[in-house]
This record gives sequence, structure tokens and C-alpha cells, in this order.
Amino acid sequence: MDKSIWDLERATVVFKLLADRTRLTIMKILEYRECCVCELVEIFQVSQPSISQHLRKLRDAGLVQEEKRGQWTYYALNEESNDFPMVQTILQQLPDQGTKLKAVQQKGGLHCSS
Amino acid sequence: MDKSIWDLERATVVFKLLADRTRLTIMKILEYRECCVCELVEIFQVSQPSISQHLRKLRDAGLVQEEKRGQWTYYALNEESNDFPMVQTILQQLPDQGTKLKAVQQKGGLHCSS
DNA sequence: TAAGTATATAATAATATACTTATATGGAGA
DNA sequence: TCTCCATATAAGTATATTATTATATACTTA
Repeated sequence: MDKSIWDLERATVVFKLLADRTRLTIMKILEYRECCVCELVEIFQVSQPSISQHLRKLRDAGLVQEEKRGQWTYYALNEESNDFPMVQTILQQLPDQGTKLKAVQQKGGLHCSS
Repeated sequence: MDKSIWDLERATVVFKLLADRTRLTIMKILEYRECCVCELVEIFQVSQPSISQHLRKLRDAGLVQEEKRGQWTYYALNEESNDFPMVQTILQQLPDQGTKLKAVQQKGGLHCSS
């Protein structure tokens, strides 16, 4: 359990990032497991650049980290972030989004190793 | 303690409202006690209409409730809101802002009964 | 090396946000 | 009633946000 006090200024930054349906869902999915960009593109009804831009915002703020493996880029929650306890506390309250990921896996067609 | 699961869509709405320094601070102040508009105007470095507009957004979303008493309008957290548990969980993590209110009281000059 | 796939970036457009000043409304008291 | 004070609303402006399409980059494999 998170006992820390959140910096108010920092909280507004994090809230702004989470105040978007796509980004908030991405974060909850990443709480379930790390994830390749192509999987996220499949899940949402928006273009690939749009997903990339959302991921960049989350990464610029340090909320997620990227790791390139071969042709693919994987994103994961950044557990080293000072904001991680805040993020975790919030994500824990949200309904599971893992099923979205499973649906994409089921459907097949992606070549990433997830 | 809040055990409820937050609706994801609703969470983005609340985060958007709290993703502003002024509004987030107002909410934390109102957690301390209900408050007259004129007190809030004193606390922040923005114009009175700006405060009114922030309050309206919070009220339109049901996060706060207004009550007119005589010449003054008092705002308080709306504990009846479905979002109140979420709001409360968040506010509890933020640093106290009650001192801002006390500073205004000390300074005097306001005629409201707070 | 050519072609295909995965991802990022650039440019742009539509919309939303948050402030300002000016003005309206409505209660309180002389 | 006239005026003052508290608050809300309107209008305008600057900036931010989020999507799109077009294009660039980089790895992979034939």
C-alpha cells in the first residue's frame, strides 16, 4: 500500500496524462504485462501514429519505459519512476483490461513475441 | 477505505478536472472545510471570473455543491456524488492546503462568515 | 540490396482549455 | 431607491491537445 504523499504539482501532471481514455487504458494494460506497440495499435480504434504519440507522452513523463527488441518496441510501466506509487495506486482501482490483450492474441496475425 | 472499482471512462473525466493546479488545490481546500468564493479568490493569483469558471466545471461534474447564503456562495465537496469515493481517495494523498485558508482568515478583510 | 514490417516524426486541422476584461444579476443596507 | 459587494456569465484570445495523413527510419529476411 502506498503511504506517500503525492506532490500536488506532480499529481496534476500525472492526472493530465491519465485523463485520456486511450492513455489510461494503455497504462492499465501495461500493468497486466509489458506490451508491443503493434498490439496496442490493434486494440484501439485510432491510427498507429496516434498510439506512438500517446506512448511518447507517457515515456517523456517517465511513466513508461521502452525497450527495443529486434524489430519491435516493447513498453512497460516504469517502476523506477518517483510517480510509480501514485500510478500504481490509481491503476489498482481500475477494471482489468487484460482481456483486450488476450483478444488480440487470440485473433493472431501479429509476429511479435508477446 | 475505498474498495470500489472506478469506472474507467468516469476516471478520465475526474482526472481531467483534477489535472489543473487551481482546481486540484480548491478540491483539497474543500476537503478541509467548505469555503466561500471570496476566500478562494483571495488564495489564488487569478481573477474572480477564473475561479468562478473553475467552480462551475467542478459543480457541473457533480464534484462540488454550491449553497447560497445571503450574499455569499459557499462551495463544499459533494459527498453524494458517485465519484466521491474516488475523489476522497485521491485527496487523501495530497498535502494539506488548510494553511492557505488560515492565512486568508488571519489577513482579514473578508465579510463572509467563514 | 531490395522489399516488407514496425515504429517514429512532421505537418496540419479541429477542438478544447484557461485566462483576461467587460458586463449582468441579485442581495444588503443607507 | 440607490449603491455597494459578491458572484456569474459573455466575449475574446492565446495556447494546448489529439487526431489525421504523409513521410522517414530502422530492422529483417529473401
